Amino acid sequence: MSRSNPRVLNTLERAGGFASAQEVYQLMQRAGESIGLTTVYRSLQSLADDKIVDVLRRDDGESIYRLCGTTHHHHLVCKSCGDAIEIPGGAIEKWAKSMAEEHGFRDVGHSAEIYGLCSKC
Amino acid sequence: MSRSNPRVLNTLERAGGFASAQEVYQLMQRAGESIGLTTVYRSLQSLADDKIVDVLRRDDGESIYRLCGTTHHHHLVCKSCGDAIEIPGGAIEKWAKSMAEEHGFRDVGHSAEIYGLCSKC
DNA sequence: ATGGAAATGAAAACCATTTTCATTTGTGAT
DNA sequence: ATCACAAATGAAAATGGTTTTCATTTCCAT
Repeated sequence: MSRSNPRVLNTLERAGGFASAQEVYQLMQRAGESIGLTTVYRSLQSLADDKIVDVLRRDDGESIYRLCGTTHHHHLVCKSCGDAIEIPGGAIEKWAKSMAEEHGFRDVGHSAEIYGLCSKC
Repeated sequence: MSRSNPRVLNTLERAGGFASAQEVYQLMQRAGESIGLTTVYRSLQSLADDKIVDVLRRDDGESIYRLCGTTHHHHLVCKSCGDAIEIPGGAIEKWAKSMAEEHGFRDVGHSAEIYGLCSKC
């Protein structure tokens, strides 16, 4: 039934947040695991079909995947050096919830990112 | 300055909602207007750069464009039908600002999106 | 061991988007 | 009007993430 390779799920867990198929593939390669890109795509899609992972699109068009129910954080990203700091969502959680309720949305999640120039750049 | 072909903006207006570059191109072809797909892409991108249109991604990966209001806002997007509602940022603005300050970031912007299932889906 | 189903992955196909570059069009100066 | 130069255009090629194909390998029940 499950067409998903357990090592893909495992890698996504280790990634700890959103990761694209290409990123998962590279993580596994670096970890010395032998797997094909095709299998990574198929596994992630299967996990998404089974509602085990969330799927979103990044602005550049890449699909990114995240385990459902993972407590998530957000990122403060430097536009120049690419450094990313994990930050708590704070008031966003409540904002997202109330906005969703107001418009009759259910089963909601959200993404948020702050970008700018870090102190070193 | 404006690299956008006015007929593209005009077509997007006539479309009355979201339309992809390919759709805008086809609309113009059917209307007997002579234009290249490249120019459609360039015009839409220019309009997006100038914040005249909103850009979102459909689930199939195509970018879709829509004329937007001038006020800063975020989106509540239906994962199923792709319907997108403009919503005010609320507490996010302050959150982004304080997080950035706390970590010494400057020249900051942010993106935020809520996704879920709308009442119709 | 044996046969069939499922999983795998390398390579090719797909397709929206971007880039290249030669050509056309617009504009301002003379 | 003519010339020169910049901007706009679009056909074709390149790009890159994703999907499909298909031959091969792995599993599993008999």
